[in-house]
Amino acid sequence: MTRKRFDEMGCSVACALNEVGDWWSLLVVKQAMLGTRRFVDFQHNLGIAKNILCNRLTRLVENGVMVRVDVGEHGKRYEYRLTDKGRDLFTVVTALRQWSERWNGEKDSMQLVDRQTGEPLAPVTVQNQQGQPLTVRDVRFVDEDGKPLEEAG
Amino acid sequence: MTRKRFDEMGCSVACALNEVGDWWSLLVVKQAMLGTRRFVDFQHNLGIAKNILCNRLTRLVENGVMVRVDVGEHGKRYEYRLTDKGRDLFTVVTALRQWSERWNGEKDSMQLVDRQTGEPLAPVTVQNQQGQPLTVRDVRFVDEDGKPLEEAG
DNA sequence: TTATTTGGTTTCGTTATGCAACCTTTCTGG
DNA sequence: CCAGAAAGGTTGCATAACGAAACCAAATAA
Repeated sequence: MTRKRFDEMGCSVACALNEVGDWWSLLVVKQAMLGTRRFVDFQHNLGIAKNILCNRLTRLVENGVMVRVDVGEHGKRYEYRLTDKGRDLFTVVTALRQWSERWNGEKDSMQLVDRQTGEPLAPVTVQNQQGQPLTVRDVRFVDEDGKPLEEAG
Repeated sequence: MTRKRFDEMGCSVACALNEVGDWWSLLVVKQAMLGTRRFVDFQHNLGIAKNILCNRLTRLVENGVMVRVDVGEHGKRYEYRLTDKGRDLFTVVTALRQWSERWNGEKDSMQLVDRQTGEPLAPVTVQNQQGQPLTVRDVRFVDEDGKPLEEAG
């Protein structure tokens, strides 16, 4: 009995979770955003078992989130770097971080600031075309024809 | 050997993943945002096994993401509803959905639109205080004293 | 030459997941 | 009243994923 495949559910969220929805993948991506590139550094910074890390990196590379670069120097042979697709997860990781800080308190000594101004970031929000923030109650779920979905069938 | 605990890593992202980082939790939350409230509806809409669903709902309630409400009518006895904390995951779910659509194409026939205007939502972005979008390269990671973190130790 | 670092793979025990069967309480139809 | 049926679970079992530690191969450093 293999794990349920999420990429065949006809749901974008499910499809995303199929790629980065396990316990470790987003943490590896987050660590890569902090600048980590080498296998051993991921291992030490995250405290992850080597076989699991190996598996995750391989899957992230397969899914186009990271690339494995051969750097033939000093016995460091490979680097794992984020692709554009991987860097684009910045929004997701930041939203997750802020959510956790709002509801569970700051667990990090680390802060993110605008490199230009040094100011902390604004909270990530869903916005309409005019830039006004929207909650889940301010949106409607419609099908391709614009008809509202009958909810919770 | 129990699963690695993420809430003791001193990382907000890890802490968030500890609550909603497994394969199913965010899908349950997303489904709740679509209006699903009853056990059987989650089961049918998600195609999840009953014991897993039971486990996930219990954990989501324990973590304050959902509440179990006793509605004593028609043999439907309970409803599972999002709390404010759960609704606040809208940003995360939407960012994840948009990321998947950008990089894997539309897997959903469903669209989200502004309830007021009927227009599709803007892409979720990380922004600075002035509302300008920032990529991961536009930010710096600093400790509590504002000193830049030496990356990838 | 020996030791060390890097990046793995293997082994093995534990945990999680998926499916099906069963259980209990509350309706509903006759 | 009695036989179903639905809601919301629980249990058992088989398979898959995970975690820790041991082992391994290539390259480098001492």
